[in-house]
Amino acid sequence: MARPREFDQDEAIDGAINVFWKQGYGSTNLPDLLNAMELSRGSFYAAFTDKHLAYIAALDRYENVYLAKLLTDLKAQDQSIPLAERLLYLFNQIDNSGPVESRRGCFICNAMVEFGTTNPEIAEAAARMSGAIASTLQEMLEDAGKTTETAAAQAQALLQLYYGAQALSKAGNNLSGYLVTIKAIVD
Amino acid sequence: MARPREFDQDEAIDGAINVFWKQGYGSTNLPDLLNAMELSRGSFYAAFTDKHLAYIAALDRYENVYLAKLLTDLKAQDQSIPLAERLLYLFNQIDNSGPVESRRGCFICNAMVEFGTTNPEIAEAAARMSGAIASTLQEMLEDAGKTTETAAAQAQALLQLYYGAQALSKAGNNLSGYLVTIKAIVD
DNA sequence: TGTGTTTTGTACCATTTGGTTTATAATGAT
DNA sequence: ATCATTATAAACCAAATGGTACAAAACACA
Repeated sequence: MARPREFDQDEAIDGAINVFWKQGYGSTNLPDLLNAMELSRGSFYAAFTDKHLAYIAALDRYENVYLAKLLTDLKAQDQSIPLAERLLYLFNQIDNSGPVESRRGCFICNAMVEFGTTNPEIAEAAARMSGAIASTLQEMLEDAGKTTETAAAQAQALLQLYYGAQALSKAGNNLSGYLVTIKAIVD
Repeated sequence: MARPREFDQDEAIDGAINVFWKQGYGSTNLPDLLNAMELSRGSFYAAFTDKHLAYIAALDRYENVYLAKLLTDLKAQDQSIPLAERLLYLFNQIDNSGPVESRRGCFICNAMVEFGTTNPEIAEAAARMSGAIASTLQEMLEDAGKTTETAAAQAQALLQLYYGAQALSKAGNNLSGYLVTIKAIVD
């Protein structure tokens, strides 16, 4: 009974994820965003209300699609692979190859640093996602025989190590040798 | 023979460091900046040319004053204190107390994440400062008997851990238990 | 006291910002 | 084919942005 939209909501949000990831929220202006989402202004505001809610939608989709897949894959690895090497899977998300100009860091870490605690909704989303990563790591460690307390502490340490590596990588540092540190933390 | 300036250059830059640290570069507008520097527009542009160069000046002063002092103090600790506890001094820079709204993270890490590699001058300054921290840690580790290679790798791991902890802390996470992880890495 | 020079504060400006309005086009149901 | 409804695209808007111009003020030196 009405004209159907020409764009796919999820594809548009994927576009938003990409620009926000690369440029951050504040440095992405509307033309940038519309271009990345392949949307006109009218369609954008009709579907997403405003820039801020588009960012929330991007965070949301990142959590439920991309992060969910990452954590599933992280956990679903063959148990015959040594623990430390399975944990390394997380750190392999860090893109140290390719030109430094194309590095965008970690979407969650970028959000944490850009917004801090200024926006409760964003801070909560970031905390929830950090918690999800930590929980997955903790489960893997517990499955490998660690106590709950030890696993929780080591998972937190690995998460910190991961975010720090992402930040350094984004700024152009070329990192390596994660495995040695992982082993030091979990052994 | 001419009117003397009413402000102190370093005090003004200190003000710039504070706002930029708390709000980031992009989220700090000129009124914010002038207010923090206690400068009028005229004085600001006469002394610092523009906002970008004011940020560079802030980075520069941070490196040569604040970071320099931190690294000096870090290294000058009583050698009778166990190594891991001396390394903990760095992590005690992370402000986990106080209201989450006032957390500003790490100035260097904030710059790395906000700018990535988009600005070579800033990326170089950040890399130089990260390198200075890592070098100091490495020296401490070498002085404790580690080989150059081991010390370098462990210093890098500690740096990553530190930046990640700062990012998490800034977003409101309450962290603890650094010492256990430090020991795991350096023992 | 007067003069030259620099700082300071304010008014001003062009551009860019996120966001709204409106006219047109496209569709499904009758 | 017509109509009701919705999507699209572009023109438009007010506010905020970083930056400049300029007049007034404050000093040092003669």
